[in-house]
Amino acid sequence: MAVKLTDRSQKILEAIIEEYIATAQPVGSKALTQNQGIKLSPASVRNVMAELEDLGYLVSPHTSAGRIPTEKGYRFYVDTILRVSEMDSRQQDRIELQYRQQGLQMTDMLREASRTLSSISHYTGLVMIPRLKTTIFRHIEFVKLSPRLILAVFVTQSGLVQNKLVEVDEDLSPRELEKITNYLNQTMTGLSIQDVRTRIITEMAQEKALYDQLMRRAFTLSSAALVDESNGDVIIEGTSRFLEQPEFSDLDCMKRIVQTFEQKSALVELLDRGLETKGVQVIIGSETEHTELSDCSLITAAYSGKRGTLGTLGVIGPNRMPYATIIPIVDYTASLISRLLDTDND
Amino acid sequence: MAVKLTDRSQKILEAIIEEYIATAQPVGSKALTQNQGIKLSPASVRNVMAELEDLGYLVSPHTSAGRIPTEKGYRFYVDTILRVSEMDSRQQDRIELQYRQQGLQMTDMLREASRTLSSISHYTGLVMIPRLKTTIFRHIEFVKLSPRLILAVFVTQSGLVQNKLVEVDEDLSPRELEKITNYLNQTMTGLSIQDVRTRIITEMAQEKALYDQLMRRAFTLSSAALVDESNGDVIIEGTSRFLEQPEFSDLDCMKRIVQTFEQKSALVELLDRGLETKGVQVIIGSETEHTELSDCSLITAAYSGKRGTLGTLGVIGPNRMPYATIIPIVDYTASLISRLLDTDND
DNA sequence: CTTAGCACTCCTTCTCTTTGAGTGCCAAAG
DNA sequence: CTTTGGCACTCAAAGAGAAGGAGTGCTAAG
Repeated sequence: MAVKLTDRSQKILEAIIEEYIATAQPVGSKALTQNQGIKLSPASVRNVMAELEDLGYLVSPHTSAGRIPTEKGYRFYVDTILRVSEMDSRQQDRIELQYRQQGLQMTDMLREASRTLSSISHYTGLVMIPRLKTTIFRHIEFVKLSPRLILAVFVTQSGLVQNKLVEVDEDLSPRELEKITNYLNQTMTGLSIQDVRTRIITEMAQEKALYDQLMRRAFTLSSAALVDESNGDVIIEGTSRFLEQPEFSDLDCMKRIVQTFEQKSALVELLDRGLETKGVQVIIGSETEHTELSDCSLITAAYSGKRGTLGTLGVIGPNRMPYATIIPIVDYTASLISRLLDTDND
Repeated sequence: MAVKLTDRSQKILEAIIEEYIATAQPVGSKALTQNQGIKLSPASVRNVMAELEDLGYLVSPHTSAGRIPTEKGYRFYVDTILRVSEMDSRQQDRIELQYRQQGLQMTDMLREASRTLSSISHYTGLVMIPRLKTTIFRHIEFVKLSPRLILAVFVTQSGLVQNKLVEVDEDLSPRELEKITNYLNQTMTGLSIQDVRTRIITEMAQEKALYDQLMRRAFTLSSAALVDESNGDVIIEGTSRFLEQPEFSDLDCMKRIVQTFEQKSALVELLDRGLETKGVQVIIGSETEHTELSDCSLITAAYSGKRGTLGTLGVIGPNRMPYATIIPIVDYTASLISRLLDTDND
């Protein structure tokens, strides 16, 4: 896919896309010439537009309407034309203030992030909660609720708290529990959950553990407590923003999208994609590979804690999104969250 | 508002409402006579309908349309005409099975309840999470995360787990923390959070506490941990169901409703109303006293744990809801949840 | 290469008409 | 006194043109 567009063609494509983003109406040649820095006649613009249509960057809904960008058009715009600016520093401060006032709980902060993303972008905010396995073990505590029922409370380095009820076969004395707790906290702190789990498995395989009943129990209990059944959860805020978009005025289409949101699995999959990428990622339309979301675009970025990536966050909206303003918002939010997770809870 | 409707009028009102619930179309006299057990001519039915309109139970959108029920009509229908049946026992079993397979965590169960309510009613499910203060203290645990930061984990009798980060002024040793934990668990178990809090206040007022530093710290810590900032949270499942209702095909109206859902406060208020009521409560249209919800009805019921009411759950949909089928669903779900909360976690 | 001109397309909007469901009322029948 | 058939009336919804207009592609001249 060669990039062989003349400067002028790019300018015009840019203008069309930006006009369409602003108005949601097909853009005609006349509108373009009147608007801005394009000093050409409508006829010349038409020639270029026809060319851009041949190349697949534009389509016209019908002969007597203007042109609208295709996915390929958006993609080219995002990849090649768009120069993202930094965010206004006053706005940065305003956002940061939002979080500073908040409490310290990580999930609350992530929820706030999703809400803020939605409210300043005017689209729908998404935040993926960190997967257990990618986080760092910090502390575990067992609370005996009844002879057979133990509550495991597990805290990650970044401050995520996870509760888990574990049913056990044998009645454990408070003393035993305490020993187990101490042992685990001493040996496992600082490891990633991934590592903790492999370690548990290897240690259990060694004979020594098999003979030490207490150890065996410790491992059984902790491995039960650390099973990551969350499977990725997403905080979605501002679903109602979707109802504001003219492209989703079709109720049926709208319904499918909202249902997809409710199931979350598609969103988890999409946010997962951004986990290993650095910087902001843009997924446009059918790139989502979910038919229900084929008219939606996502702008995502990964956020990280002390050690490595924790999750991703972003904004979802129609293809026709003001990428130029939202990309910096997502970018800034991700780095802000990372910073806050880094400094908190030492 | 005297109930002076003849038997025949009631029958006709019932038929109209049920027809309207089924079709979402204004009901005409002809449709009624053809349909069911009404053996009258259209003309007679018209007379009765005019009478019902005078009484305020029906309105017609315009002269040449049929009639639709007013809120007063629904109210009368629900209060006087409707005889709710028990739920099909096979369906009961099917529902119960859903929960049995689930894990033990209370919030998971409540989420499942909301989801199930939505999927079997085909409307939107609501479940209010228990307020802390109405629940019974069972166990508290403190985990020291850093010198100044303590994680309080707090378990209620019904199995609700609450985490709270508390910042403290003074560095507490693990030994002190343990003492505090033991003290609190011994003295407070079995009391309601409400009682625990008043107790803390009175004890702190007594001199003895003032001189015992440890005690003072225990009280400070626990009172910080037990502050109920949750302010009532609602689990909403199946928002997309609203998009299926023809009465909300107006996007603007739809948007307002979804926004109201997102804010949750209105729903909390409405669910709160059902806290002290026994059995199923029906709130119709403007009875919600929220203009955005003036075309919505709620069917709610309280659920309870070992000791007293914990919260409410229910279904929200358009006024035109099949009350006859949903009321038993809500009723059964509430009692099922109560039963499960009673037997679990002893 | 650019641009003015022009014929052509076809969506959108408006008005006007038609259609039909449903009503209210009256007078006759039960 | 209640019930019913008949009938004129109302009014939303649906359809059919007709007019308007935005936008295009093409051609030929600058």
